[in-house]
Amino acid sequence: MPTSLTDIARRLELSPSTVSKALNGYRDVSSDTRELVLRAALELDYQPSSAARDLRRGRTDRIGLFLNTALEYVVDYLSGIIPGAVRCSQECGKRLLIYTLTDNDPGQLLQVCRAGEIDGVILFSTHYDSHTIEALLQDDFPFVVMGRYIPDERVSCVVPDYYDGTRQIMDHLLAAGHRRIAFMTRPELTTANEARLQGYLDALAAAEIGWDDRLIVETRLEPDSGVAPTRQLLALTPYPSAIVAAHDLVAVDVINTLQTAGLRVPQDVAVTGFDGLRAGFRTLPHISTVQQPLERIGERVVELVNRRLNEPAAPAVQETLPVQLVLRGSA
Amino acid sequence: MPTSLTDIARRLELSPSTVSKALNGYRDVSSDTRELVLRAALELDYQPSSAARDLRRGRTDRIGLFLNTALEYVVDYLSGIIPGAVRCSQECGKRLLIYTLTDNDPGQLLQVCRAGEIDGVILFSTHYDSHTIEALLQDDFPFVVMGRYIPDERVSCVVPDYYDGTRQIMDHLLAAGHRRIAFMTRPELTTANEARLQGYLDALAAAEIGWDDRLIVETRLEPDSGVAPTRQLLALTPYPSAIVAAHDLVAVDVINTLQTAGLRVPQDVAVTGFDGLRAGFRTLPHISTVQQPLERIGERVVELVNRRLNEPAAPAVQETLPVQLVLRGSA
DNA sequence: GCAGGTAGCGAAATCGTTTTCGGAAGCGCC
DNA sequence: GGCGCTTCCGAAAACGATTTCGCTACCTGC
Repeated sequence: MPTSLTDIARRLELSPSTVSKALNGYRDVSSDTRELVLRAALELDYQPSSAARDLRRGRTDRIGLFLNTALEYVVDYLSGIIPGAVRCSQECGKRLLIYTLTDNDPGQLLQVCRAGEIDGVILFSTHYDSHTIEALLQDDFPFVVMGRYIPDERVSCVVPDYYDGTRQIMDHLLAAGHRRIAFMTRPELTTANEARLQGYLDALAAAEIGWDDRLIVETRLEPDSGVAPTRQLLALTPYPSAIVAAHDLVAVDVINTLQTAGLRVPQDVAVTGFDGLRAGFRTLPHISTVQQPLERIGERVVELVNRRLNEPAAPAVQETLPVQLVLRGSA
Repeated sequence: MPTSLTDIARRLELSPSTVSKALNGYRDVSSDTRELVLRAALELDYQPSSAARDLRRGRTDRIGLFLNTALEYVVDYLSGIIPGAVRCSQECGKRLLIYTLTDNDPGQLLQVCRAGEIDGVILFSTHYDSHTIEALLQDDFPFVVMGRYIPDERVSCVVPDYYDGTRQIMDHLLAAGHRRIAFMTRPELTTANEARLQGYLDALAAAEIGWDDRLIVETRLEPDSGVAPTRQLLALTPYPSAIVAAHDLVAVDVINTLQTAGLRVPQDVAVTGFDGLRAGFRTLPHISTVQQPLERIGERVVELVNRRLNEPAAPAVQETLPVQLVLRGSA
């Protein structure tokens, strides 16, 4: 229905080849005809059929970003990532597409990749899906994992420095005199979680404080996930003077639960988050957190996919990006 | 690189046509060969080339969702919409893709549509872009506008009932005895804004309360956009006893500003939001708001695009979906 | 035995590009 | 005039699927 290359060719009494070459900047077409073709293309609002183009060229110049988690829980994080990722892909001449899976069916991802809808894929994963990763490796399909460290030298990933971030938080709290510091883990993010836990334990050890099992509690990835663990912590005597939450959204729950219980933040209990999302500004006090370089993560992840596209033999890289403690009031 | 139809054909010593027909459920292929083909396809992880398929069939079974706003400000809303939209498109046998524009360049949208990357498009627009809409109409390209009423009978749109929602809020506040009620508008959403403003004014008139110019203030679509207007309102004597914010994110700013100024919500000033986003749960008290049927909006918008795809002659429809006041504490 | 019907398969055209290759025309140069 | 070189263009083969049409067997019924 839309105008095609041959439409332009017929109109100008040229061959399709010449028209194509004129549009694609080949040198073997006179500047006169080139002029003519470009003008006609503009007049007819010509846009090359992406299907035909992709088919012939064997690539699409598109990169997919797949979420394997319900959008609701990662959307804040995602919105921090996207600007960098989109800008970078545009600079590389690619388009970034976001695919959403309903019931987290990894089969769909493989379908899309094998069908050649995209040239490369970014995995935004909270929970590990080794089967998908194995299949992508098998297919030799370019991909990069974002926000998760994958213990496999064949896969590229970009992660924030969970260990150092947690150390920064702990050092701050310890310097402020806190001794009973609770820690909320996020079990589904195994490697990240281990790094954070290690940071917690190491900091305690460095301060020569023994650790208390009851101060380490779990949260899940769902709304209000911080409420129950906080109550659990408040039931202890004495209750902790500081709570290190797994991430900012949990910290929101923690603060709300504390304040509802009549406690003051940070005077009675200090609270810290992780990630540096905008949600941290929605509470009073605002959330002291570890700021991830979100834009930079988005950039790097696209850069890595793009590099794999340009030089398929390039080795995988596993990057840890630095994070920074920002104090906003809650600790 | 991946296995193609002809690969399977060669392996089984069949013709590509037969293989294709076997895979697509044609009846003129024996059940034996069909069995054979299906098995081979499974073994080889065959997935039809989307480019070739799309080219030949003249459609893609993909629907695009374009944002014309920085993701950051709509991401909460978006995450409410997506589940319904994805589920519905899956039921229609389509895939939903989210396209992000960097510098809000509407040209990219037209490029994608004209290139045939997608069969239809959902416009998630805050600010009106008449040129794009006009071009889509010209091209006869299926599209639906979400969240904005477009005063043009040729374009389909799905919007929440802004007028009724505002009336519900106002009736609640008036019933609670409020007389000085401030109203924050959101100028970029013209038609929605008019409807809300009308709801505000009508409610005041119905209660026989004259309206005060100084109680109507503007907010923009950006972080902390509610802070300055709130300060402006607090400078009035007497200051309003209730503030009707343009949407939930603004309401967050309002509440934070009020509480920072030492005022209690809702005792000193009641606050209401609009939309029913999760952000409303992040403050204390939680935000009383007008809940939009987000999932339903996502569903309907996809249904409408899909209908246009199935019967191109179907007339455009402009739907207003009912909303509901939910009281969570801030008013 | 023969007309007519059905079942199963393949040949070939087609979608709209890109890209290789060859050819025609024009020119300069010895 | 013949040779080579450049400049510009078109013919044609892909890319990988879908779909139409026709062909061969075989069967059925009389």
